Amino acid sequence: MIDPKIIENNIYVLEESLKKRNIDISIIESIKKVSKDRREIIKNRETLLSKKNSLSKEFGERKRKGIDISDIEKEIIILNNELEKMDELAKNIELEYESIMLNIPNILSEDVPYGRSEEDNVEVKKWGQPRSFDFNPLPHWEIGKNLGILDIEVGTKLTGSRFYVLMGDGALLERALINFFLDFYSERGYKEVWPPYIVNSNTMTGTGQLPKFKDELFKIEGLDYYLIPTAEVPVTNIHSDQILSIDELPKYYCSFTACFRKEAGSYGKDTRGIMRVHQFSKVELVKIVEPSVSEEEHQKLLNDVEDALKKLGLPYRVILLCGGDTGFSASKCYDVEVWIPSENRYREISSVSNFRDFQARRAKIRYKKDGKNYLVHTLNGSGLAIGRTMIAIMENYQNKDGSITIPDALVPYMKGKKTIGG
RNA sequence: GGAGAGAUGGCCGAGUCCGGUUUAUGGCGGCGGUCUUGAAAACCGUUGAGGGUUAAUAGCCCUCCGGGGGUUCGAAUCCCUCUCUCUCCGCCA
Repeated sequence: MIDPKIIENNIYVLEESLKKRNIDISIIESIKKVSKDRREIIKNRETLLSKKNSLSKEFGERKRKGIDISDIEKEIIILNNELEKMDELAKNIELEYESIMLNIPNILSEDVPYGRSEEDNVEVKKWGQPRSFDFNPLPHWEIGKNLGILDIEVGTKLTGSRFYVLMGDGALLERALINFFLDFYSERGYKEVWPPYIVNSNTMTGTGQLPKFKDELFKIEGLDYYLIPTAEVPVTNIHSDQILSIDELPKYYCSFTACFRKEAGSYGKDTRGIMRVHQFSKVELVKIVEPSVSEEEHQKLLNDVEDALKKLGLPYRVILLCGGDTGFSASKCYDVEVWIPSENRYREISSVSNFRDFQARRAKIRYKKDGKNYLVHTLNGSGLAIGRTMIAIMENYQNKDGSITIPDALVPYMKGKKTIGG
């Protein structure tokens, strides 16, 4: 949620940010009106409540002393009638206000570039040289099938489209990557967390998935429970409704979970292979920091993710997302893209975002400094999506004979195996 | 799944039977001070959150005793309901 004060004092900041996101700014007028009406109603209602409190008090005192109360009784009845109407008004405006506020995207950082779509994103960094093959490189689904480590047909049989099964060394590679990343980041000061994969709607609202993106979530039938689309949701919300002490900050977390996404609206996209699936593994990094250092922490977070990719020897580039492509909750977002030989281009493998106080305000995560409470800043980044890392390894490290070379950093995690197949 | 008990401010914990000087007792912890070369101890003071008004982190006002609803002039206290926690039994990895 954005700071309500922006609507009162700096509405042009919101207007500019919405323009940058290519969102229709005609909603600004209704936002202003509802916000103003709401304050007016609150003011009036509190005046009535205050009157009622003093009358009730006098009522009690008179009764105790045996003084006549009939006039005061009449007054209270009239007041209560007014209040009943006012309560109704207040309730309605509060609902309207809330639904508007929960659907306003975050204010974009000043340095987010203007632009409509992913074409307008800005490349900020490139690392590694895409390998040139002396044979025709295969896509990962063919490599995986040939080696008997990836079975998409069985996944589809067990569940439906966009599900898959890993077998043998494929399953081992998945496990190796999870352990490699968790070790890598916990050595850098991120505390390992194992959270629930199912959370309630309050938790989903805290990080911004609800109410706006309910169509992208799997909901448990008959319950207020949802499958998490990323570990960001449970891990960030560990501190919801808390006031942390200043010396608890910053907090760094790393967490492996399965992630579940409906991928509604992506029909026809990435239909082959396991690039886009309904269930995938991911190690997520979450930071909770003081506002003054969040930009610096964002860069460090990006740097940590890059280092993991470097360690695996996978060529990548970093792009800064333009306004039109930056997610709802993010103020600023870098995507890290890894080289995919079969597509002859870079594909997203991590998203590293600074949410500033947007999630903190929704989830009520605060810290105390000099006796006063402030909202924290939250950040997160994938470190990394396991399925897509596996694709990148299979394709970039494939050999002419159909085998896959295991990157050195992973060999200890693969029971010492240096190749799969071959 | 069955039976019972409970949920109060950072923590512990009174108040609930019998509704109204409770602006929620008290202790611990935190902060400030006195004393001390310094510290501890002791003593004194202070110490919840959110919102409205405001230049204001000053005052004043409103709301909050697990969530929601009800009774009442008035609810932490009475009634209904939901959620969660604990104890015992059953079942189970």
